[in-house]
Amino acid sequence: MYLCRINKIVIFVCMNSLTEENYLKALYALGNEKGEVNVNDLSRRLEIKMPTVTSMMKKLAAKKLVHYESYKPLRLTEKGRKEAALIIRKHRLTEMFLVEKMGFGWEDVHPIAEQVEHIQSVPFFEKMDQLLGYPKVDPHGSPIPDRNGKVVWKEYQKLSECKVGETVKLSAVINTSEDFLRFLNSREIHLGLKVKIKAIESFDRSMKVSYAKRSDEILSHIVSDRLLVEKI
Amino acid sequence: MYLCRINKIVIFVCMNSLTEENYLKALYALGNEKGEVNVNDLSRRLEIKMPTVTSMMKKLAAKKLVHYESYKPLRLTEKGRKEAALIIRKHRLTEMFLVEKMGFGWEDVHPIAEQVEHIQSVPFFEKMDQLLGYPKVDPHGSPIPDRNGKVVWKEYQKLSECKVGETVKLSAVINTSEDFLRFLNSREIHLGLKVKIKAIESFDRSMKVSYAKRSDEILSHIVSDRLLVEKI
DNA sequence: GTACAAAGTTAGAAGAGTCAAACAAATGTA
DNA sequence: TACATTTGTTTGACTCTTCTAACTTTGTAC
Ligand SMILES: [Mn+2]
Ligand SMILES: [Mn+2]
Ligand SMILES: [Mn+2]
Ligand SMILES: [Mn+2]
Repeated sequence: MYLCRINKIVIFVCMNSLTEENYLKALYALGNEKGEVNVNDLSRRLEIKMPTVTSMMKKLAAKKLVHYESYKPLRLTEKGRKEAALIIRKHRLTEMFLVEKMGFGWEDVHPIAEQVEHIQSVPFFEKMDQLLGYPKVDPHGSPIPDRNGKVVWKEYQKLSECKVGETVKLSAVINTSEDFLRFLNSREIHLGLKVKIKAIESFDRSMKVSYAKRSDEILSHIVSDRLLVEKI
Repeated sequence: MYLCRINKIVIFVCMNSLTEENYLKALYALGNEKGEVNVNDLSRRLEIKMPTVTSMMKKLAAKKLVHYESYKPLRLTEKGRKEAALIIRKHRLTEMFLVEKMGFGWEDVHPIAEQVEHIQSVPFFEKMDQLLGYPKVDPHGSPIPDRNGKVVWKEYQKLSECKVGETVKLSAVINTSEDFLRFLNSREIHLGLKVKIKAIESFDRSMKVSYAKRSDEILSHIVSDRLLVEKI
């Protein structure tokens, strides 16, 4: 909470700290991943011990960002959800900027965006957005929340759930670990790719697919289950 | 101080905190501006009270970044000077990137760079440097330290010290306050501009100059004393 | 329905960074 | 040289974020 003087008008501005921002973001992400979020989940995700998480939840509750009741699951308030979404907006715009305008690979941008997302500057991110042509998704296919924190999730399907004979477009990846993305790079798999499913091995659910100049590539179920596609 | 594991090799990495980085940078800048730096100078520059500065100096001395003796002027060690220069390198590369690649005005970039300079990512700043074509100076004409923290100051002269009849090239601004830069914008004065000195009023040392499509512009001594030029 | 394990909270402590109050050294002036 | 002012340090306190240890609640297995 600090004083901000603009032309003799004094307003109280309450910026969340970098630490608070990371809790909000984790809370938001876990909520999307598994519905109910417990102190324990958050503790494991942030690699911060449970007592610390409990005390931060009380603090965020005092700031009306979290609904907190002892021994109950954690829930973001509307305000908390919006603030989290706006940080994620900055994260994803940054990742897009790093890939599209600076030439980074999609496997390298996350750790940088994890830091840049905390920069406090409206024009900085507005400019990124504008230079990128107001993108709807980040380099991994995740939606970029709008200026009001609204998110539109397109209805994707897992590649693993598609049937033999279908041709689909790769639209997003579920797992964004550096290792997985490097694996996809090694197979020349990238977003927008058109993939034809030629066969499914019922024994291990591995898929024979063809795309671009590659025919008869084998993708394990582990892989096809992490790829989101659209019918075309 | 934290552990960094790279392929089973464990190394101790000691990153300076954002706070420590800001002290180092201020120490470096004040040293260039006025030679000897006292606790008081640093305290005023950072808007942090003297006792806090004293204790931080002891901490930085323990990290071998500052030579500290009670009641003596503060001096950066070679290590401290290098670390400071590398932060300033990141600051100035960022300002250049914001102006050249993102379309910001030179008057708007400082507060953003003040935050971005603390990002920990070698490839991020390497990429900026590369995309900018390895610039030697920032948007205000200040030199960008090299990867080793070496700085080359070109020999500039104040416009206020030039003589009637000379034609010079504007190469840097001493004061980089938003107000001053906006003033220069309003007169269409920017780096690289060729300026001819047509007359100097001995009474108030104001200068009559001409440049671009403007002839007989009057620049007060306050202004001409803040502009650095090269003979051409 | 008790007993145990897992999850969650409370209490107490620590380091980082900050401050105000009080004290001490250095410096400038009469 | 003596006094006043400025500069610098010490001390103790406070907030923020984190931890460990000890305790409590909840849910599950028998
Ligand atoms: Mn990411
Ligand atoms: Mn982050
Ligand atoms: Mn600057
Ligand atoms: Mn800074």
